[in-house]
Amino acid sequence: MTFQNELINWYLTNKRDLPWRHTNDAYTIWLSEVILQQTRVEQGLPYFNRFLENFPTVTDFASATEVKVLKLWQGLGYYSRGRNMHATAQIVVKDYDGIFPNLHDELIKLKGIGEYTAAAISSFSSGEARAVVDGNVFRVLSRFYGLATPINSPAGKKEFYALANDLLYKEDPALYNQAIMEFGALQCKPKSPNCAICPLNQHCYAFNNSLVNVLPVKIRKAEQKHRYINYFICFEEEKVLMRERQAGDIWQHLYDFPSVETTAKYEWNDSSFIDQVKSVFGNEVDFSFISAKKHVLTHQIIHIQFFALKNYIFNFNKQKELNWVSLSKLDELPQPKVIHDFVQEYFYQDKME
DNA sequence: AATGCGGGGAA
DNA sequence: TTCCCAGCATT
Repeated sequence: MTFQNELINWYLTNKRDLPWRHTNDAYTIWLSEVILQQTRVEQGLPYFNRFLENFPTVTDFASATEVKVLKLWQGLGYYSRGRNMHATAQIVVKDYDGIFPNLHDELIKLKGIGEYTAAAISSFSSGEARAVVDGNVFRVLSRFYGLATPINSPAGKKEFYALANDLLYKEDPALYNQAIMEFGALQCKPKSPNCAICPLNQHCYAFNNSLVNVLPVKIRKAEQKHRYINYFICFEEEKVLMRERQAGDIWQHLYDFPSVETTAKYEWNDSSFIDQVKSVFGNEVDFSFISAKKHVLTHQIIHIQFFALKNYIFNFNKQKELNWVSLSKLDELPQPKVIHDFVQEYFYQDKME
């Protein structure tokens, strides 16, 4: 039996029942595919249902506010995906009469849709013969064919795309694309796959050469940077001073608190730290330590300290990103997970008990 | 070509 | 706790 037929047979027996597999509507598939970029099915599923419920059509999505979109996205990470979806929804309404494109060459022009997503949406919604190449496909092909070219190098990308398109089952591209990705997700897993029960093990290069734990090869990523962010909580008359994060850094357009970033970790009573805080909030400033948290992103390790702040001076005219927010409205704002966790614990826990 | 961008599950 | 995962946009 061919590689393709083995995969499809395996898929028909082992596939998960997922909602976006019951439709060929390009809008619905776009929702699922963007949500699932860098995201596990189990984590993305509730978000997919929530988005479809709130925005049944692309027109509904386009007319929403960005705050609402980001609020629905809260906790899913990589927030530019949500912002790009919003922009794309508005372009589809404006330039495509609200009909979501279902062909690769149109899809690839839209924000947040790259080679993988354009191939996925076009093959699933229109049956176009485009091979998907995601992390699962890289892994399956690398192991089965014994390809050691780094998958995150330009040469690797070219090589794997060429092979994937050669292998594409032209009679049913959608079925084959689903099959190879599901196979990678469930059977040919990144860590300790159960190769003994794999229907492809007989001809699998990695299995036969004990390279399952070596392939696929990836170029090592850069070291993570350490950052030290000190947040200052201003709470007056049931209102909290929130900051909308700006372009050029993490968590763009999400909300956190006024902060002072330092180049090293300081205790609250370190004189150098006190001087830095005074230079920002004035010499009469009074602050007290609340808690500390380490938050790890892919490229950054953020050492966070929270302080309660009194007797501070702000130049609100120069800092438009600062806003007083009623405690009752606070949860309507999109917040990074670490901030949302703090808010729940610090402001809401007592009231919930 | 290299870097930035979250959060969660497995080891 | 540490390690691993990986599509798209920007520079």
